[in-house]
Amino acid sequence: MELSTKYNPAEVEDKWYAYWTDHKFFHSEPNEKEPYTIVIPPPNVTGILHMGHVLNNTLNDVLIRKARMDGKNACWVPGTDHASIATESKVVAKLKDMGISKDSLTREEFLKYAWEWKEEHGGIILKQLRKLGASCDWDRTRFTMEPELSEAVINTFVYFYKKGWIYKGVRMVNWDPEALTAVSDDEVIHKDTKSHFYHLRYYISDGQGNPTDKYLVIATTRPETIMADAAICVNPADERHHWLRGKKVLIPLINREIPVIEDDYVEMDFGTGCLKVTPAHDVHDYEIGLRHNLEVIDIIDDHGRLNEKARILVGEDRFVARKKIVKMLEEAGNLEKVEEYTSPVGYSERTNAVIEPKLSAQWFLKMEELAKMALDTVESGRTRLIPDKYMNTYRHWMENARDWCISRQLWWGQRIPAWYLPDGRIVVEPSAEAALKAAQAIDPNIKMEDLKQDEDVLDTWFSSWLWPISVFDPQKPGHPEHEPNADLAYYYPTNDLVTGPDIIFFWVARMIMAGEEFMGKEPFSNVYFTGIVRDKIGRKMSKTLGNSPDPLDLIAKYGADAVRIGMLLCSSAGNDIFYDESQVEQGRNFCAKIWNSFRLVKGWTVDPAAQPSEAAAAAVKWFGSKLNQAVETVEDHYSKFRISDALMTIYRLFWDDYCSWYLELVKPAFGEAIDAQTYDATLSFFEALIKLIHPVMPFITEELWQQIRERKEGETIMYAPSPKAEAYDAALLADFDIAMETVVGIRGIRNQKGIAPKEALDVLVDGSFPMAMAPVVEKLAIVSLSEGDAEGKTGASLVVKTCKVFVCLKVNVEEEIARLKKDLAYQQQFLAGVRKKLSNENFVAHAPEKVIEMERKKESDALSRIESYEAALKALEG
RNA sequence: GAGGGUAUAGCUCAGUUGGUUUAGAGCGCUUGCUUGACAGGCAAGAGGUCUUCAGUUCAAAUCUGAAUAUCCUCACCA
Repeated sequence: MELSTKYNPAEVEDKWYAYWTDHKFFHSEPNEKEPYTIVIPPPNVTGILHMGHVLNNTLNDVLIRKARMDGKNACWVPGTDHASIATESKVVAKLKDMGISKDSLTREEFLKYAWEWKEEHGGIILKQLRKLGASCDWDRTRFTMEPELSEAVINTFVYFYKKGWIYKGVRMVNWDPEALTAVSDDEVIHKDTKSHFYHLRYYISDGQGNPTDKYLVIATTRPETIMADAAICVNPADERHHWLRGKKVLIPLINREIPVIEDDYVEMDFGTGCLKVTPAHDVHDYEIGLRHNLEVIDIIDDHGRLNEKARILVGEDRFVARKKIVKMLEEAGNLEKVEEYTSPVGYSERTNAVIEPKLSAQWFLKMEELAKMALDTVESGRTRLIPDKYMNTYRHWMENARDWCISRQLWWGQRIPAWYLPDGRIVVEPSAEAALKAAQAIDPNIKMEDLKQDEDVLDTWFSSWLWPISVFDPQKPGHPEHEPNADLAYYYPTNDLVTGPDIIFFWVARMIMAGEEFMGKEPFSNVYFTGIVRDKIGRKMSKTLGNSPDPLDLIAKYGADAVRIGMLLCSSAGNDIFYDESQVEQGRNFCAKIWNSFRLVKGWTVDPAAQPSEAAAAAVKWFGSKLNQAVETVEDHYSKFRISDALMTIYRLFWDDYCSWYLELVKPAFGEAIDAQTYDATLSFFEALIKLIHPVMPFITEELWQQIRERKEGETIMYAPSPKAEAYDAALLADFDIAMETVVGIRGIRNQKGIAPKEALDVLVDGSFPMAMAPVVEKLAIVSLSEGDAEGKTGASLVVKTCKVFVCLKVNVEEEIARLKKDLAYQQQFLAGVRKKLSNENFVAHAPEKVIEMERKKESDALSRIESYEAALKALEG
């Protein structure tokens, strides 16, 4: 088969991905081998691939491919998340385009549209992952809202309810008036927003509901909520306001009478020291209200408009009402002054609407016990966080975990399995039938139509926290006593989880909770936190900024392997990633390098009768050792999840050691053939190298692996065993380093001086130079020096820096003398430093033997260098 | 406001329980190369008082404290 001059990723990628899936290479079933399991962090079913996914899934794929080649039974379970809020808002938007409003539909009708939308647009991301080369077991693809997994969620709810950990509470929630749903605290973005501080006069009541001429002044940013005021609050220690004790004041415009109360919450030096208490519309006010038994008057409806309880401005949007009421207050003489003011305001993450604090009945899951368990899992080391700097954060969160609000005012999701009896009592059961039975146990006359199911659905995280269990055995969550099925028994606990640190609490901690509760075992041994992908200037990738490239475009332009490399190159664990396209370019260049090196080797003709040259024989011996050493290093990096270091080690091994040194050494002269022995070794090395790098660059390695030698149908590099680290000859590596240094020195001199003598090179060697390396130096140095000539330089000999090989070159004597003098001075200074250290009694007394030896070696090295330089100087001057 | 992370070359990062480094790598930069695989390449080179100050130690990029900068999480003030 002919190799094209240029590597064409697109051709190769489709071909091999199809080959892999056709042969079901990604598929795993329980067997006698050791399992290695990863569950995908399920992306939103409606999501499309972004750079964060690329990073995450590349890392996952590297780990899974590595494990597969290491002989483990590797299983990577893919799937998607129903993402209730995101999906529902997309469906609502789509319906709006079609001229349908959500309000006009029944729940069933809406869900029908939603499922249609899901079938049509869902799971695109899973197809995109294939382009990346993700080796997921597609037969195991799961969706958090498929019937079995939904059942698991419902069972879990029933389980915790019956355990007494789920309760219904009235809480202040963050209401999104656009999405018409409560959003969690975590989905609220606080942004400093310019607004006004309105100073309002509240006149003291004469007792009959008429204003006196005395008044107090409060400062508020939300004048439209004054109709919901339940009290005016001052700090009891604030003497300025003691005259108000026991007084009542009138709300402007509507003249409703409210009391003046005292509470420590009020800060004396903020605003006017008087606070209007609006329990229905502010979290703190609600708490004050609880303490003082204040009435809760809710004057804002779900859409953010004033309702009839406001008595005035009914039906107006809250922001319109604000403008209007300010005018009214001004006209009524209640507006004392207006200040410019910047304060943090909560916005909905999804719709960017200003969050309205609102009282609402919600379902909660108690966190206390679960958090305690989850903290222990990590503190005991059964689950390791990588990097471990996240331990502190994790502990802090677990120790301060607030109860989890698990209900969402949406339709897309698992509907809460709670049924209300006509008298308001609640039964919680996995099905309507079971609920009816339970209800009839309370009241035998209850019929199905008397029962009303809760309208809300469960938080999406309430299904994804079961993910590592439910993808294998959906019967298990909610049934701790259930005997795990074969899959769950074999694959659980999973090994590693790769995810972003932003969901450590939403998802990671909660999976640990569910794992401990239902399996009595942590769901994974290691959690590897990636960084957040940012652009070159450090901004988060976002659609609005338009600074996120489309990964598919990148793959089309550079190839999937290149994109994977580009992502990994800059990704040390836990640090944010500054993405720059030049890194992908580097990845592409690496592909080209691999490709071209293979073209070179494949292009050689082999002479079975020929014998290896001395240089080639030395090179083969050396690279064998070098390879083993590198494999050892790479294994070490992997074991510590230092993936980019592992990649870098292989990158340099391939590029510098194999291509720049090894291939140059074994390369036959133009027109000549290579001996069979060296050729075989060269191919074997190449094969080992591409196996090493395969987890990172799956496509090009499969292509070349197939071409190295004849392969049978159904063979794949994916299951070729990883190169194992064998013993290597450290002395040989050290000797070769000297040879390389020598060659570099020779090249350096040539380049620096701009000379390239025609004369053959004389290599004069003294006793300390490793003689076996002479052919190596000779071959490479001659190549380096065989070209060109310098003009008008006079020749003499000089010393190459560190080793004692004398090379005859033409150089400018004076320049060389100056350079040598400079080097000599530096070495003398260095020697003095080392000697000072060695003469320090304390150093000799305390430092480990190894360190002292090191210093002695430095001393003798410096000495011998000084000697060489002096000798060379003498020769040049003389 | 509370807690946490980070600070090393122009950029992105290593530096593995203080001595194995005269502080390394990749990219970028400069210079020279139409060198029979590769200009997506080859070769050479420049570039860092390890943010600052103080402390512990025979010894600090590494440990401690403070300052400064920056990022993240949580809470958010009428």
